[in-house]
Amino acid sequence: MSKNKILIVDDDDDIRHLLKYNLEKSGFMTNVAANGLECLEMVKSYNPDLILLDVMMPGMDGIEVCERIKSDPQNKNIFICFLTARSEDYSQIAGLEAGGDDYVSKPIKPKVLVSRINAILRRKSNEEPKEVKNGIQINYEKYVVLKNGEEVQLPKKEFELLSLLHSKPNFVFRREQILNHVWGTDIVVGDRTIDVHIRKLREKLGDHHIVTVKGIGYKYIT
Amino acid sequence: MSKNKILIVDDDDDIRHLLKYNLEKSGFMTNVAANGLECLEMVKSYNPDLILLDVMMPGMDGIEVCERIKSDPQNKNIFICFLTARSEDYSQIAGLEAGGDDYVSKPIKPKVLVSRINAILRRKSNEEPKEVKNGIQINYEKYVVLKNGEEVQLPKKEFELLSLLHSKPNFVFRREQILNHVWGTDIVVGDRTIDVHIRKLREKLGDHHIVTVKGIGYKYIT
DNA sequence: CTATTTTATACACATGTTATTCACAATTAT
DNA sequence: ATAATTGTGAATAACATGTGTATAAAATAG
Repeated sequence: MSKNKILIVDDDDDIRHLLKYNLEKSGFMTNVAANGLECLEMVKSYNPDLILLDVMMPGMDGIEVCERIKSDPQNKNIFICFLTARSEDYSQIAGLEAGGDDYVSKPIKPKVLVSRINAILRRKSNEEPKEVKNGIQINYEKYVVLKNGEEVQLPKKEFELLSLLHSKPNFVFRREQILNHVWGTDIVVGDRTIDVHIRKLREKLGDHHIVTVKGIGYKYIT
Repeated sequence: MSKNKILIVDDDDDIRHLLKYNLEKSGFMTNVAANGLECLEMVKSYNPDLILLDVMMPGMDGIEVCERIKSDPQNKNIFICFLTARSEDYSQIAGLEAGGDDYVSKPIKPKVLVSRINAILRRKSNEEPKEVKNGIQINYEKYVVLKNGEEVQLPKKEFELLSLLHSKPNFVFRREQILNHVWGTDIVVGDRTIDVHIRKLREKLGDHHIVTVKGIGYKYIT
């Protein structure tokens, strides 16, 4: 997980700025394009990891832009996430989505977008190196965890918590960071909540995967 | 599912524009021709996936255009969908239809047309890999589901819901995605609607095919 | 066109699961 | 030892999904 460059493509100035602001605040590198052509150029020059692509744009629409990008095998590991308005027809996107991409509906809630992006990038990083970290493998599409090849269904919060720790093995996440990522910044939960979820994970996966770092937080070890 | 280029052939300006407008809004790439000859040229230069072909045209009529196109084996996987007026004679079309194509009657309702086109294209993409997933096979032509070889008739919504889940086995579809794909974006249905349809499917196909992922959605498992 | 049947949706409530809290026990650092 | 921090068991709240039944809407038959 080295860079995570995101290209934002939308004809609406406000949306571009809104997204750029929020994504950069969340630690992503971004760049913008206002239409399909600019997008295609940017793909070459900027080489993004993920493109947020408005479907409805004057000139070339998002679907077509996507097709053009995907038609070049060089771009096969650029992920495309469509931005769609409520009223649009999903039939086309459905097919593309089956190819591994995703979409978010407008109006865009920055929080939802960021977590969706994280999910996509995690999925991506999970794709190439089918590396198993210490007997635990996470499958984001199936939404299951593989423990020595055996599928374990985890509830949402536990899954997200494990995803976070697992995404950066041996890195100590501070409790505050965990709260922000899994619960969000404005939600207030009690002091013991994280611990309880950690306990559940340990019960289901075994004690030796997650290590407590007293005074700081937790880490997933390999 | 890479392109989905549609060629619209009709001598009536208004109809051409109406169709072009609606199909592009639905995310298809389109091109138009005003008569049989133009159509034949377009087939070569534009190489459409599907042709919407008016039957009644001055000069060469749709039937003849169709025959000429089909006589070239290169065009064997171009689908042709006739546009027919109520009063026309269906006997000739009927014969062609048996060859794999379809027709819609005028006056054309854009929604009906789009869904018909999607069905045709799905049929097309489904033609080659007649794969059976976990004892359940979907036949889009007959609009029927085969459960261990036995035909099960599903109502429309159930069929579409199953199609979606079945299209990507083991992939968890979020409730939001299911709603968008099966119901469309502008339709508002109650919270329990998806569940009820899932229940029906489970009743008819058995419990073990569709798995609930709490807090996220559903997946079809193999 | 109307009646009848089928399909789709709504809704209230049952059920089961997940998330959270809390009091207190255990652990660790200083 | 003592204070700070984390682990634990059990209770409960919050929530999501399943289910029975009613009703609406659509399709089909007469």
